[in-house]
Amino acid sequence: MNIEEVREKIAEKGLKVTPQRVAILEAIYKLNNHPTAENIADYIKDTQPNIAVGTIYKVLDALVENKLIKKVTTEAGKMRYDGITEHHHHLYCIECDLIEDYVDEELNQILKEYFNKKKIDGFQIENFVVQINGTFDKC
Amino acid sequence: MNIEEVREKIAEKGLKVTPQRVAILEAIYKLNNHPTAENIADYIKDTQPNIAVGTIYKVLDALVENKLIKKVTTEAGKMRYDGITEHHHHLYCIECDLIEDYVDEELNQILKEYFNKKKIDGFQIENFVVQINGTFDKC
DNA sequence: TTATTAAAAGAGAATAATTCTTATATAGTA
DNA sequence: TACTATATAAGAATTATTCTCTTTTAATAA
Repeated sequence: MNIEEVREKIAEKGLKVTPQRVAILEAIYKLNNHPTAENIADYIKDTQPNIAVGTIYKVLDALVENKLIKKVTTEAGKMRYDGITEHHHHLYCIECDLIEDYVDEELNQILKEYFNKKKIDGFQIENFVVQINGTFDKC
Repeated sequence: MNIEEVREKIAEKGLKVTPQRVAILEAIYKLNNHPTAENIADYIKDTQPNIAVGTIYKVLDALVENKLIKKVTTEAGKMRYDGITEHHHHLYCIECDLIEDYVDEELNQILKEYFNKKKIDGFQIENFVVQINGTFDKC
């Protein structure tokens, strides 16, 4: 994913392509580790030394709104962001703050089938994510 | 679930049974709607008019630590709490802040089987929760 | 290329949720 | 009943995030 592709993704959504937006979206792709707003600020501080924190939050909101990224909730109380837009799940480490992506089409299928069969009364499912908690061997 | 049972649940964990802890845990059971710390404060304000907010947070931490309740993460940025300790999942409303429990043993089984078969390299699963996003008809 | 303008960014104060610190109070126990 | 570890109250402090207002800029059209 090069800069031109990042610019295009932003433009495709009808958003103005600003250096701040490009830097933030690129940071999320490059970091690839569900960064917080602060992680992103650190990562881009060389190319965007004057960016305001409010801008970071506003850009993140705009990217989420336009489905270029997703929010990842945590028990630690800070929001994290995910640049993978395909349907996937998350491995949460109980020991540390690591969150890894878990992409498996079989799991998606199993759940899709289950929810197709088992209608939930009074509730229309939009999507679902499995939060898988445990420990990484490396942690 | 009466007060005596609530007291016992707390005592069983080796925690001191204080009026604040009893009131908070009872509030979570009674509200039964994944309340925030603030919701709990409102609910108990008649019986515990002088409780400090710090106490509410410390009690909640102690209850989570002792597995009497669970944290429920949300995109809204405030933590919510769940008094159901059996394995279950959550329906999140996209339109409002409603979160309902989704208890279904079949789903637990399907996922347990899937994860038994499909080992995840370098990761030991402790538990998993499905976050089901969508809209309630009533919303 | 330049002018126009709506949208975006900067600055920093404000807010909201949560945590921390310290003094006081109390539940459980001897 | 007294003792002590633990819990609570009070309120300041911290942290993440949002808001307000001013300035700047990307996209567009003349």
